[in-house]
Amino acid sequence: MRSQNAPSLLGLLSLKPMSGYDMKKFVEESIGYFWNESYGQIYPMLKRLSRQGLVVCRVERGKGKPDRRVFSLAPRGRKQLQNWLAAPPRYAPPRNELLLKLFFGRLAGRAEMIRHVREFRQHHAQMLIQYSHVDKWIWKTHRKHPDRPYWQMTLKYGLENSKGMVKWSDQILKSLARLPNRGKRTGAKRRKGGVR
Amino acid sequence: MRSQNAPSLLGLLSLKPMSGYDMKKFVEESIGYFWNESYGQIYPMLKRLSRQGLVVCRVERGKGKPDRRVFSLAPRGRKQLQNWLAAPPRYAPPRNELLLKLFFGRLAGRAEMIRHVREFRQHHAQMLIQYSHVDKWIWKTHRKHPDRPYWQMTLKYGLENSKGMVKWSDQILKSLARLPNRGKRTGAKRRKGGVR
DNA sequence: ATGAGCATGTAACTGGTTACATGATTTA
DNA sequence: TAAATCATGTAACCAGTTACATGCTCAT
Repeated sequence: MRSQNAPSLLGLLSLKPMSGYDMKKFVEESIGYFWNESYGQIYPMLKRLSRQGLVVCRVERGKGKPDRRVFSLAPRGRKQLQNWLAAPPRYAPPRNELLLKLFFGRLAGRAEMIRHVREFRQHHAQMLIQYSHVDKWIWKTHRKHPDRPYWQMTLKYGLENSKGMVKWSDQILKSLARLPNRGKRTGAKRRKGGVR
Repeated sequence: MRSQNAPSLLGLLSLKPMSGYDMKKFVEESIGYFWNESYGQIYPMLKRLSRQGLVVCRVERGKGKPDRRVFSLAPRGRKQLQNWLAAPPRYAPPRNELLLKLFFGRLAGRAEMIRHVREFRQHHAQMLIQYSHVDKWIWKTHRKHPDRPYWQMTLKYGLENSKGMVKWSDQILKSLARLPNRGKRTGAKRRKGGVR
């Protein structure tokens, strides 16, 4: 299966029939913390999946609103999805800008790094709260849904991750506090009077 | 600063003069757990940075070996790098295939998910060991290097992260063990005799 | 009236990988 | 003698984002 994002669309349709528009929204508000999709890929891919007979499309005439092209999973699509699910997941090549900045951090100065890490910490602290909300919400609204346990596993991932990240941030902020502002100056000449 | 990967190259040159080839190796064996570069970007970008006067190039005639074009950071490059370091890091849009598979996991069956998570756990357990080795090695070989603390902060990130991931894996494997093999069957008709 | 939401779609762009070409030298 | 290492580089490809066009309805 070429073109990376096909499986995610099939996956979404395995939950319920959706339009491209629905998919985008669903992704954003439920698995947005580990996945994303843009229209630029959704629509062309849906067309393609249709051609290949992996999904089927039915048009809902919109009264007043634009028409909706609602797709659902065809048997062949379901099989394809199952195959993909069983195949080992690939690691995305990692690219973490925060860490890159931190790695060369001395050059910018400690204060800048503190700012970055603080922001990072804040983000994950925020996420922690959100995760717990979502978890509660899932229990409430999908207690008996057979997919519920799987959904919560992914949630726990986010939780455990953010927990670790907050912990890390706290360690780092402590380390940074103990550091001289720019280590020993390398090559950079000391200026006369100015404070910059 | 356009073209994403320019800063990383400048960063590398802030440590010491390098050839494109050196950079690739350095990245692989030291910051590979959070960054990567391919020749397809390094070489064109170096040419460009030269043109812009951010780096300077000196050719080392190789006896027997091919020539080396060794680049070093020009003052303007250093300034540019510092600016970049001080700017807030951007989040990469997240895309985690393991989680995507897990989210739709029921469809493939519990056994498959267990396999995936086991592999994931193993990977991070492995990383944990590696991180501690690297940490020791840094202490030994760069005890007094002014960048050392920053390097170790990024290492700690990897460590904390992998720790969390192992913990998560263990939780998840327990949850999965408690799950029925495919939840309630949805739509799939029970076949007569076969075991598949 | 202004903007947000519904809904579909595409063209242009960007960032990045892969695979290859070259060719000498060292190692197994 | 086969393969890995050193070293530079490019062309073709791929995945993915952004920005835009269209146009109706509903709430503010």
